[in-house]
Amino acid sequence: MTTDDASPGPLGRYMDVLELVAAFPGALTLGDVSSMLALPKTTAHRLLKGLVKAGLAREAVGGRAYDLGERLTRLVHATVDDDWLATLSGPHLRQIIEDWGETCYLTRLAGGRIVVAVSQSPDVRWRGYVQPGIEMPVNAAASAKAIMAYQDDATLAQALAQPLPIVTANTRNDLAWVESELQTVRERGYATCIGEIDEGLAAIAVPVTLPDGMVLHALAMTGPLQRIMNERLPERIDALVATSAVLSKALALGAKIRERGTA
Amino acid sequence: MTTDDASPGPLGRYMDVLELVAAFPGALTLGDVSSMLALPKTTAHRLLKGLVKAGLAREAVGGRAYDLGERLTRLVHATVDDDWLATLSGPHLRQIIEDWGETCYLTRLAGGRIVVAVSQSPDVRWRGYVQPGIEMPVNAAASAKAIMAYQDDATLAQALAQPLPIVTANTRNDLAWVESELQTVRERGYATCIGEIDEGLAAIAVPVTLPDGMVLHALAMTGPLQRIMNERLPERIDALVATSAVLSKALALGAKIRERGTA
DNA sequence: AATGCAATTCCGAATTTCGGAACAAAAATG
DNA sequence: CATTTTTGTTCCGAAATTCGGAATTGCATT
Repeated sequence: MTTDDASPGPLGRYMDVLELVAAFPGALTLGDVSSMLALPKTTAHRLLKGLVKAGLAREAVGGRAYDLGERLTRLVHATVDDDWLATLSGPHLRQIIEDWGETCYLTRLAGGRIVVAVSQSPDVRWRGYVQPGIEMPVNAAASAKAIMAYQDDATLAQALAQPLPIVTANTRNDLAWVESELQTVRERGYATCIGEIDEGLAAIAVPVTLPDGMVLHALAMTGPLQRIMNERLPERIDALVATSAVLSKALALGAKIRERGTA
Repeated sequence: MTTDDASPGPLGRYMDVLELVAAFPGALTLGDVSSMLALPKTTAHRLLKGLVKAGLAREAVGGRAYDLGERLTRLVHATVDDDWLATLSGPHLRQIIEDWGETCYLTRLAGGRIVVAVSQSPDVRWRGYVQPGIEMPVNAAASAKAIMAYQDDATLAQALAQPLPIVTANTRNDLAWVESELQTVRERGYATCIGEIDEGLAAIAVPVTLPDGMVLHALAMTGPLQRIMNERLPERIDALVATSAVLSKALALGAKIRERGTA
């Protein structure tokens, strides 16, 4: 039994400091950390230096402040967000934004979870921005449904074995419902998320079927419910499907080139 | 003397493990770590769990392996968002939880209404969790009273002009009573909510007085009535007051740094 | 120079980590 | 299905580290 041990653990305070550095990159001094976290200057100093030595933070150019370390970005890069994927799909995503003015993103199956790989938003300040790297719940997100609908039983079972979160009043997490939802996706070719993650926000997604028939990615568009699900929905779906087909070839090629490179 | 101190620092071994996890995401077991780094199983176990607790790693879906945690990617992609309020107050709220084991949250005055800005719960049982963004009724919530007690007449009049909801048998919405309640807050320095929002649930709250004397935030603790209002109430208040003082400085500082940030 | 503020070093007390050994839980095997 | 083997977890005393107050150094500004 996993105890309800809520203790922050040995890294807790390091993480607090790191969060702070991430929140004010390049502008946070030792004194600031000390004040904000109510730590003695000595302690703040030690924690900060520890982070620097670990490569998670580094001293900013001016010298009197800190920002995130090289190692941190490298670690993330190593797995989640393959650069070439972003490079490849970026132009296509941007085209959709150009045409439709909505946030859109590409998700991918990684280790039994669905994570956002590339994301583009029409306006930088729009709060519906989808952060690359975050995980999408299998029972709610359109992009997750679009991928999961085309997995074999083993993969699906594994994904559904984890606890499925309830996020809004519209979220469902009973297996029967999820299965039927996936069946619907298979029948009509696209997935939806209607206020199941954010009240008032909707998303639509189509699978990206690779040339060999596998589905490892989904292409999604999100925005306010009324706007996304209006009478132009069929057009939107068509646009996503068309782009998905292009991406399919591009991704397959990219993977092949990449393999050849590292071999 | 650019101390080329090559000592790995306190985080060194944690980082070694993290690198390994990043190299084989979703496929690295405890035993692997132990073997590869030549660490005793016990030590590998402790390090791994420490990373998990810090959110840098997590157990993979299958359960018998580890991969990178979401917090990592979130840190890297932390745009200059406005969740610096959460970043700043998070550790302090968590400290209260650690000490008292009750849900606590920070509310804020926004457009004449009181809304929940940051919320932390002792564990992930969803009951008792306070959703950020929801509004707190001025005539019932402790956190709302704590803020409203220190507003000028115009702001107060505006807030009391809206319809004041009756939610439980204990809710009062006559203006005279609300005024007297606010007077009480001013006299003793804290506000209460005794079953006025949920039958059997109570909350206590103190204002966060910014260095310039303004009150825009309140710090609150909530839980079962019997537990919150028991003989240790004075201690709880003291804890909230102390944290409130710290938050006051931290919030002011945060605003200042943010200004200087991208300049 | 002189002053004020931020960053750093020093160091004893206190807490934590450390890892061997025992224990529990799964897989693998017969 | 019983047994063995492997893998993950808990316990606990010894050892090492962190902790943070006080004093010191470094760096701007006047």
